[in-house]
Amino acid sequence: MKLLDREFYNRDSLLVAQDLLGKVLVHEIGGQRISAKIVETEAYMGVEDKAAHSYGGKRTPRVEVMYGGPGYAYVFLIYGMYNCFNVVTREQGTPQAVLVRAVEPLEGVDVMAQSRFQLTCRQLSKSQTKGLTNGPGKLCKALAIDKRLNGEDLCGSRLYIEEGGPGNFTIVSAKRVGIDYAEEAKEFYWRFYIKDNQYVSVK
DNA sequence: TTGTCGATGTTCT
DNA sequence: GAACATCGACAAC
Repeated sequence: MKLLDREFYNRDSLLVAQDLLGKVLVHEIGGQRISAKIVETEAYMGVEDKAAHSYGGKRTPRVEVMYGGPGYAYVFLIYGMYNCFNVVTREQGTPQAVLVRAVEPLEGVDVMAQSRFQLTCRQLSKSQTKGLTNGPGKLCKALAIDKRLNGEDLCGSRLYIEEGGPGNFTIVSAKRVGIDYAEEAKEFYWRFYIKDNQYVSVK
């Protein structure tokens, strides 16, 4: 399967966020492939976006990776408990990113079930299966993504994104989630998801 | 089914 | 000391 190259990420987050839908996020751990289809994303447009960590050109140790160039992972801890996984976009010095909000499990589902609930895939209840990866904190737990992967090169061989199948779907755009502090920016339709996919976090 | 609420710890002021 | 790109428990209906 074809790996997304550096140039794919070297564009505005609004484009990358939409193009990432249907693509496959892969984490290789000890030779085991854990993979999932991306079904929901949010664009963070950097310096001009009041919801972005890099708003106004803010530059702190945490957000430094967003300034480093396209195709790297930006992973941060939120609410003291959950990690969020982002893809850095745009050229070096322009700090944009795309938050991956939800994915649909493909390979290594037993590993995901173990990480989230200490159960095998077969033992999951219906609601546990549905809730396995339908949120930014949940998918990080399921795919074993944490702060150690902050700055990881997505054009490498450990954590990467590849072309999905030919899948046919409709993209829905909606307001972003959990950014009530962002004044007018919270009204922007910068969240994108695959219509009718059951793993989308908020319809 | 909907809602409200608190956990938890890093980061920045 | 405050804020935070979330989640799950639990109550009320």
